[in-house]
Amino acid sequence: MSNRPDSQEEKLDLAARAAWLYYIDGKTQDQIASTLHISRPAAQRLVALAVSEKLIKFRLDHPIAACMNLAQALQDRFELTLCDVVPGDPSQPAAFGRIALAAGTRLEQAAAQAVPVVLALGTGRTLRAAVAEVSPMNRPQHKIISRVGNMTRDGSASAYDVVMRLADRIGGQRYPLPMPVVADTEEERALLQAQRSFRVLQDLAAQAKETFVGIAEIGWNAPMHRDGFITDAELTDLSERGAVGEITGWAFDEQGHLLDGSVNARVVSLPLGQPAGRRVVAVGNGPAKVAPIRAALRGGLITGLITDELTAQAVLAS
Amino acid sequence: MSNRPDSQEEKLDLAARAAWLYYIDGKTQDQIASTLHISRPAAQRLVALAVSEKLIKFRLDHPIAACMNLAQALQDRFELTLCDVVPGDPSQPAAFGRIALAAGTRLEQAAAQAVPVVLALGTGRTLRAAVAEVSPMNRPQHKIISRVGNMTRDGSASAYDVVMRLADRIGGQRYPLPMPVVADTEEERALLQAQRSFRVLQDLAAQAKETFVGIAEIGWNAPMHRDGFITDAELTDLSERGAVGEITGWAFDEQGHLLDGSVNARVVSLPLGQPAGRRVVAVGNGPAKVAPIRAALRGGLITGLITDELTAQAVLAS
DNA sequence: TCAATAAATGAGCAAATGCTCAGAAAAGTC
DNA sequence: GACTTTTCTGAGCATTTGCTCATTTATTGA
Repeated sequence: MSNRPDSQEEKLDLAARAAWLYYIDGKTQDQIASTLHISRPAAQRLVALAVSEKLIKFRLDHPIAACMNLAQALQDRFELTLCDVVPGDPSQPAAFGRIALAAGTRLEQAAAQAVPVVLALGTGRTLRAAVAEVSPMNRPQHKIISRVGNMTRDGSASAYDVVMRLADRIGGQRYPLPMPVVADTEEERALLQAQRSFRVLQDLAAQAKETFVGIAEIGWNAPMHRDGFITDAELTDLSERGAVGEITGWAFDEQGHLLDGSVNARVVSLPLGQPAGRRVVAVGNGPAKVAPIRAALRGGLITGLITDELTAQAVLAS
Repeated sequence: MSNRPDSQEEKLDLAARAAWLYYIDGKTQDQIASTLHISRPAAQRLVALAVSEKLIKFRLDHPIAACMNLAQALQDRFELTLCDVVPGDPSQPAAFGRIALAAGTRLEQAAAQAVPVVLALGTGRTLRAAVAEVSPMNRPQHKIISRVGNMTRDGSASAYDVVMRLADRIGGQRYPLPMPVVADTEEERALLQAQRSFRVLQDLAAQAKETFVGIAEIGWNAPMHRDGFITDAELTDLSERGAVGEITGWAFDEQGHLLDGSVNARVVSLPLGQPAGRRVVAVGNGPAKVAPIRAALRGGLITGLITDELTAQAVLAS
């Protein structure tokens, strides 16, 4: 058979045939080889060629598909080690329940291990809901620590502390941080951080392979402000200095850089920086979280993200 | 994690994720298993589920795709052992060259074998073109036989005899049938068929695993008539008896049943019926061939078909 | 025409995949 | 609540697949 000029085209024809037989007809490469009167490796090469030349396309007919694409895009762009994107329900834009379920699943997986692990947690409404999704189990070997204080300055406890709730479910050892989120003065912070209970947490945090934190915006009625951790004046100051979001109390700007001074100088929480191999997963969704998430990703403050489709889209559309 | 009512949906979600990771992201099932925190067999089942539930679709972006579908439909519907459908070029409806190439490829494959084979051939323009596509080779062990005479009643030889041409190319032993296609009388046929050369062909034909034949319509200016194998009167008679097509001279009706009597009583060609395991491949395309091909398929006169896209479509649209 | 280079080929092997089967968990039944 | 039936699960194995490498086969340039 003479085929000088269009040998390339003939090859693609054959590749298309092979791919059809393989993917659509479900034949094995051996069968294809004998059908097309070629060797088995040749059939394998043709199928591979059809895939690499995009002659054969894979299409996933499922809402998950878009989410998977977004998750991968986020993972690639920001070098994340974990990224879950849950489908955004058009009828209920804030897919709060699904986010919580996804985060709960990850928490559960982390807790399911037999070897003792240290789980570090932030606070917040989303994390609390996530913890509620974790199936009860018995893992007394685990340690559950809080990266952030759970008290307002007036001494009342935050309703969103999650350490105790998670420990209730999985039976681990409890290490809450019974301190205010923000101290009144830098001296008070130094005093608090010098306490034994804080030092213990600091040591444990160094062993934590996984951290789950909420992420929030900085603004009027944002969690930090609404829950009384910062005053109106402090909020104004943060905003003027360019703060767009906070994680466990640490405020950061658009580029994901932690602010020097201001409230950050008095935040009692454990430091944010993660040594290599530690994973910090932020959980959150909604229009208000877009800017904070984008900033945290930019600055490398987090290495994992659990969010919903709409939020993921908005974060990527920068 | 509680999931009583929508466990089915969750499973499909997971299957979709697994399929995405497998087909779109190119991960192995092992990687998927660890990503989704399930066992490797579970990942395999999920991928299989996504395929069987049609969550993941394979689409072949190539003209060949439609042809493969048609070929499979024909093969399924008529229990063919071979079916090639070549792309129909819209700008040149009668894809004669491609048909010839496809048939030539099959001929070449049949001839490429080292073990001696007997190849039985019909006649016709299409087959002649197919033979022209066969690469020269040296296979003196093969026997190439004609199933049909190559002479008109006035003694001139048909221009479309293909045995000699194929033998020229592949170097096989030649067994033409130097007789008229249709004898003048039944007695003459008996006489011709009693000759040694005919008996030899008959014996060889019984060994032929593969037969390639043309297929034609019955009508004014159809090959049988145009080339002078049958008279105007015989043509009229065949038409009146419901003949719609012929293979190696044997006329058959719409249902693919060979006509009793009429010209068939004087056809000298080797009988058409194939013992099991013998393959009779018809080669042909074009609007005129649609009815004959459909009939031959219905009646099981052929077990293989090489045609083009448009013809295949028309044949199936019955 | 011949050698030099590049491309294609198939054998053989390691990895990945599909599948069977026995046991475990879940669901239904009394 | 105990039992039966059904479904689910993962270990182990046979098949299939991807890939490397030595060899053959085209192609090019002198």
